[in-house]
Amino acid sequence: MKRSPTMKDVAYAAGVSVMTVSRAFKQDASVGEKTRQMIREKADELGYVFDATAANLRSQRSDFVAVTIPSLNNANFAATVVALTGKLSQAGYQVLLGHTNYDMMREEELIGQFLRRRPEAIIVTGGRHTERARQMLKNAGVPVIETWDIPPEPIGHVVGFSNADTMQLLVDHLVGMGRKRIAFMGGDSESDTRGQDRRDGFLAAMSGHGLQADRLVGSGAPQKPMQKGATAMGALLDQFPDTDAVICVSDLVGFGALSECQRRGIAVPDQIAMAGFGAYDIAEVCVPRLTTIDPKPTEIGECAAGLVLQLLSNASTAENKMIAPALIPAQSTSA
Amino acid sequence: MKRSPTMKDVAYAAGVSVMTVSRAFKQDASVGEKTRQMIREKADELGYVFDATAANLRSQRSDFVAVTIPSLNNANFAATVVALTGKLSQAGYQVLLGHTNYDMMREEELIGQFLRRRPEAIIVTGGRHTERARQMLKNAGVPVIETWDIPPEPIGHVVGFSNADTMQLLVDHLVGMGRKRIAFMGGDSESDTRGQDRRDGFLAAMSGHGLQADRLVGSGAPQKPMQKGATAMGALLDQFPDTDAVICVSDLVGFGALSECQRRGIAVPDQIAMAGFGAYDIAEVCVPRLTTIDPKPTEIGECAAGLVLQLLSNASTAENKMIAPALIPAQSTSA
DNA sequence: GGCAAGGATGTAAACGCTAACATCAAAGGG
DNA sequence: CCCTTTGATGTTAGCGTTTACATCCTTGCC
Repeated sequence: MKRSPTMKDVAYAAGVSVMTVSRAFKQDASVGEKTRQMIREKADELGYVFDATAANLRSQRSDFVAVTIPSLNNANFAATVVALTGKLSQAGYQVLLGHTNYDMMREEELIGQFLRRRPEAIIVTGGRHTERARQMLKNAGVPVIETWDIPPEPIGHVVGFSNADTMQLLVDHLVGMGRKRIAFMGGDSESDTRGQDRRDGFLAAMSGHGLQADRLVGSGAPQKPMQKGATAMGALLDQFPDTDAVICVSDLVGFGALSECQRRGIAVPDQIAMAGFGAYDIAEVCVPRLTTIDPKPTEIGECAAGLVLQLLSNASTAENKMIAPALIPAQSTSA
Repeated sequence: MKRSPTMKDVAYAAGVSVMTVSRAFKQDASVGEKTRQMIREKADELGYVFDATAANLRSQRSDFVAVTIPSLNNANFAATVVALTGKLSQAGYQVLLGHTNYDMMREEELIGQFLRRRPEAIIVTGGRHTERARQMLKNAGVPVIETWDIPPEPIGHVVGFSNADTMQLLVDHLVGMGRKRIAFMGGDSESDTRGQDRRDGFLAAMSGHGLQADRLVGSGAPQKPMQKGATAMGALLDQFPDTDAVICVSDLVGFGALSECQRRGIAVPDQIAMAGFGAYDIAEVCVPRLTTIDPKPTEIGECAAGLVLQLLSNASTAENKMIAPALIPAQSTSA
């Protein structure tokens, strides 16, 4: 396998200096238009491929933005990443994406590996990290953005919302529909901190209405949420048969619960109202349609990308962005 | 913002040469255990972070493996990527992931950008690419693996299965259950080549059984498949009311179709049998459970990673891996 | 005790590119 | 007509690491 050609080879073939070749491959450089064309042609002939590694080393700019999310297979995180990638790649950055599988140790490891690539900014999901991870992020010397949460002690910038406060919307809605014996499903997994926050918010909102909030049922780790939701619904019905509403930690768990109701012949919403979280596609399609909260994942991604670009352009400071999730009421909680 | 410390700084602080520091950060290098400890300590004190860019340039090894998938938000591609990432990161490689949004032009662009990072292997999804993309992959000088398909003209190695042939399993199953007026939903989108292959396979399988296969209904581009499935089911029922079975291009489309049946009071499977593709979680949870095909996405990822590691270790050639998808029969096609 | 073998460390150069500065020709202004 | 300005190109050095080789000090063996 022959060594791939370098700028030197292109320069020789084009009869110019290496520097001119370098300029021919930049956007704004001052090169004669004719020369540039000619160099590009020669480069194509030789099969030259620009070496970003060498360029990065010399210019001390990697054009990388590191992003970590808990799970690849999640429509919400995916939407955030899609928005991020779109906006950042337009600005010439490349996203270095990694998934932690909801594991803070894996996140720490991933951040360590990413830092070796000298990213120009780091976007992480959530506000809870290992102590070492926090240190690494703090010392990274580049903008750090925590998303999807309002961390108690932000490391750098934040684009997110309070998962806890948002539950107020759902509880208010259900109480407004006359429901009182409301259960919460999920939020028991150590690894899903957003789920925990939602459960905490549920407890607070219930207490605000003077309602008892002891109908809590776990749905386990965030993997296979639909299956877990179905199982959990069984447990809930066995334990608290007179429940008249269920708020689920996510739409996926909610759909599992919904299908278990269907299997058992329990009418939703007549007998039990059901609500989810996340505005996943399934909430819009299932029967009955699922009341949910839209956390605006695309907006999170766009705002985070905007913040990064702002912080990387003018060194001036930039504002955190608060996201305002919206209630989407549907059949599953009506009447 | 102060410049981040380099090996030189660590070397000075530790009273050794840069080379010794370099060796202290490698696994197998010959450094005194005491010296290594000491250097590591000094490095931590200084907040030294290894610079992979410089290392890559000098050693001409990037430790990157580039991977492109059509969509981030797809449980099957995600599972493949998770398997890939797991196996490759254990071997010390970092995955450079990009999504094409089912757009071959975007794929071409992405491959071009990835190549600048000098990945040591490239794994793409599917066997259809733009001519320029094919050229880039061929000339990349590194292993290329096409997954999820059996390309008519493979560029390098292949880990996949025939989407067309796999449809035989579903058609045989439905015919075995006594269904004859079988429709196919989806496969009309230019951008979803696997969907097209599945529809072609459906036509071939039907013809093999001597059955008419004119009940075709499109479900459009692969975005929002559930919603599209619901709409398409409406169209199908209007156009071919006497249909007794539907094979959907994916479980997600299938679930949309299923929910539309539920809305319209059409009994599945009594009146119409329904089958999907992909073995998504939802197929296992919905009511009735959806008959589907398991394309073994994790196996695809593991085999692809295995192939990459094999090709990168000993320069010997390695075998393509054929995946054998499996039928998972369920209620939606029984009786 | 001498000498080979091997482990630990050091020195110099290079990976492929770009920042910074220098050079040169053509153009423009008084 | 000379001097400044501008645009196009070249020269040099260096980004932070590792390769390749050299050196030195042990260690073990006859």
